Amino acid sequence: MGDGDIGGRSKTRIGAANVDRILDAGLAAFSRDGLRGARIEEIATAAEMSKTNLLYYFRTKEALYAAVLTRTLDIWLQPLRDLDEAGGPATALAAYIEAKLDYSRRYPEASRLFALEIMQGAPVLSNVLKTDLATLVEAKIHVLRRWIDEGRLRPADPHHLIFMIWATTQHYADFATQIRTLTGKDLTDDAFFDQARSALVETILRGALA
Amino acid sequence: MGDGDIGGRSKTRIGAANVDRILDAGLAAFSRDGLRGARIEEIATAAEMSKTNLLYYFRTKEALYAAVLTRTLDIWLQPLRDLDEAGGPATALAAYIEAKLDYSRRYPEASRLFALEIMQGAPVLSNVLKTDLATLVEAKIHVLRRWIDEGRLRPADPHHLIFMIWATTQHYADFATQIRTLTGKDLTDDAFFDQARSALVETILRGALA
DNA sequence: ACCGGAATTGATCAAATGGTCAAGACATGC
DNA sequence: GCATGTCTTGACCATTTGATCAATTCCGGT
Repeated sequence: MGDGDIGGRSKTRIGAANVDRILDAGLAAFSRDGLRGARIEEIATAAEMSKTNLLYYFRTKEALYAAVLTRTLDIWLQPLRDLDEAGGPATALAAYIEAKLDYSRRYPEASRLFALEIMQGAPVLSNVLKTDLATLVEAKIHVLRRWIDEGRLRPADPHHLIFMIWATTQHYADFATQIRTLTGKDLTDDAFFDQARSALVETILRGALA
Repeated sequence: MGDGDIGGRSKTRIGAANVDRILDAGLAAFSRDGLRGARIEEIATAAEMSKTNLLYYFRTKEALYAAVLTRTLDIWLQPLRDLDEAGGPATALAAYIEAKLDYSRRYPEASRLFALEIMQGAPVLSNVLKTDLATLVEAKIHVLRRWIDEGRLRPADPHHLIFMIWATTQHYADFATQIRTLTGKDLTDDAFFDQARSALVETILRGALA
């Protein structure tokens, strides 16, 4: 049962390094093909080791998949955790949008992995969503509601504002292929990133602030 | 090579009916598991026929996948085609947002299928994106630019406005699991649909109109 | 009733795939 | 230098999966 620790084994440096390479390769593979579509041997090859050796560190494909998701979960939640009510709605929302867009630029594979997992019905993350994410979102919703009561945000269920920020920022990572086809650019282009950032921040702030 | 016609065979009513059932089952499977993850036998079972019989209508899994994508492509593009410049930006954008959100409600599987295809790098749709979609988007971008020049829309690359509408509306279909976890509802709930619709329309219009 | 093409099926196959196992290489502390 | 536990590998296995084929049934027109 419980495979709590990431990469069950790995007592040595070399072992830890291998686990890292496996998780990186696993992220690339799972974010491309999903859980069912990804192939263990491909991941092993990408991690420059034999399939048998990979299976020494992770006994099953599911265990590896769960480990990859677990490793990227914290970093995925971080921007929302950082949403700070101190500076008021304009500052906080702008910072949140920028942080999420920056996440899409820096970790596009992680973004796609989460998207795939959710689209498959979140078989692995279901519990975490119901606890950690739900709790966190509830807390932030509370802040947004207060801003609404204070007349600083337009009245509307704050859930939709959060969904809007998630959707728009993650779109640049998840649909990068489509965006590249239509604009010839992606977030790795600094000018394009700035363009997207200011378009999102300005539009959403104008739309959401009272 | 070219399997132009959907469901190669099917000269009779019974054949056409079978092809329909296969395409429906294929949409469900591919939108859940992607091209690699989906299993022919599952699709056949869902379509209430033997695997062999399914392969009589579609010779390979890829041919079936392409057929499913092709069938849903038109309906996916329709809202954008319908974007009408006649009534001015406010009317046109509001109608477009509503049409796209309605699409997410009525065809969530189709939305997820396209999302998966794009996230996998659009192996099948790549050409269609570069031609049909690119042409259509270019035409609509032209309209948006004129509105900007006329001072009716805020100045910004219209691409980001289109992406924002795509992202936010499709999010309700593609991430329905997450939304259900956090709100307990989805677009099949009429009140929730209306809530989402008005939140999106109002926020985006306020944000984008001059 | 019958004929020809469409539809359907069960048997079968080769390749791919997740996973096991036993044996050996390697590193490291004593 | 040796003992112990970590790491690595190649051979092997059972199952799954996409696909083929020959044979049979079904259906519609005449």
